[in-house]
Amino acid sequence: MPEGHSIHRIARQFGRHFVGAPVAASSPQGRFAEGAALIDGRTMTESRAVGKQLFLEFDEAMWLRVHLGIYGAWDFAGAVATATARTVSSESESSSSTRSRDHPRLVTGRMGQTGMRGVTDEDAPATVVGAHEHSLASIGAPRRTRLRMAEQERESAIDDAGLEGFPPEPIGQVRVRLLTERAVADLRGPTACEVLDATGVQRVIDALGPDPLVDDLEAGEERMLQRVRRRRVPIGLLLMDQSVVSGIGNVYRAELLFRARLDPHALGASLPDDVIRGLWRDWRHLLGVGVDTGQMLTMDGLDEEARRLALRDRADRHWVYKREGLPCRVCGTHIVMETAAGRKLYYCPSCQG
DNA sequence: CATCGATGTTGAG
DNA sequence: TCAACCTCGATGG
Repeated sequence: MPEGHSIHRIARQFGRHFVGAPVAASSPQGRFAEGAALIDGRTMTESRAVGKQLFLEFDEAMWLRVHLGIYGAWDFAGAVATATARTVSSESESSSSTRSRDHPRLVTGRMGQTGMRGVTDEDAPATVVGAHEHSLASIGAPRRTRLRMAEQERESAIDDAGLEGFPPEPIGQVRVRLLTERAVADLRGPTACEVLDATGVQRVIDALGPDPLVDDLEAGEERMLQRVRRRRVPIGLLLMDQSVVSGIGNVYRAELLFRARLDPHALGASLPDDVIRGLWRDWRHLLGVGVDTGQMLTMDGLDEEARRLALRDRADRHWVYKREGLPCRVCGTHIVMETAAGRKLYYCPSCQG
């Protein structure tokens, strides 16, 4: 259930802990045995995210393309820093700890899938557990059952424990395991997982709309503008169309439209250029915050009290997403949910009328 | 224990 | 338009 921000964070994890290292690749589940054999033993040379697509390059221009789809997730373990990054600037009130960001720790963490549980993936601070245990630092959606935070930090335990008990046994259906001496990444439930050459990668990227963290901001804005302005398709659908703009999913779609006070049914062709440009810029902003914090923080701008109350329950932390029947935070009108192209679309019929 | 649904995408009809 | 893909936590009995 990852949207663009999660994939960029995953790409960063690979960049930090796998790129430059020889990787043992396997498919514990067996369903990707052939592809894993192609990768096995090669050194990872690059890690990139474009929209919701992840591209990992190995020696000799061999690329692994992964799309997590709706179920997919990466679990990291070993000497993997859990940290939040500082690539994108924002005033985000990151709840993630920055204390763990500089030094790799013995942890496990999940990136990608999310659940409605109280604890969300990416924002859980990493903690260090004993030699034979691992703590979870998730990004995406950690499995509650596997989330066992240490009661207290034990810095020294890292060195003492080393990587004893590493690597952990694969749990559940692991399509691909990428293993270095110090870190391991398990992929489960992807909608796409394939080995491509550089041409194949370019073909995929060419079909994608601009990504604010990949494309030049001005050029990306123009590209999105061109792809929206002539379409007689509701903007609510265009924002989800990865060939129009990359990385937006169902949550960001609903929230971006509310933040713009825009009717999801308005046709792309009916929108003033400024409105379309505004959507691109707000997406850039939200994506940056999301990558920085690992959370989909879409309610900046709320006054402090309202924000505190809203953020208390993590299941109800948005303007409109999943708030069907609840009063609009701005005008009190009941939030509406309707199905569009098989996905649930939430909006305020008054604010976004 | 069975069933549902989820921050996605593809492809059949 | 809708099922299929694929995984697993939440939900309900």
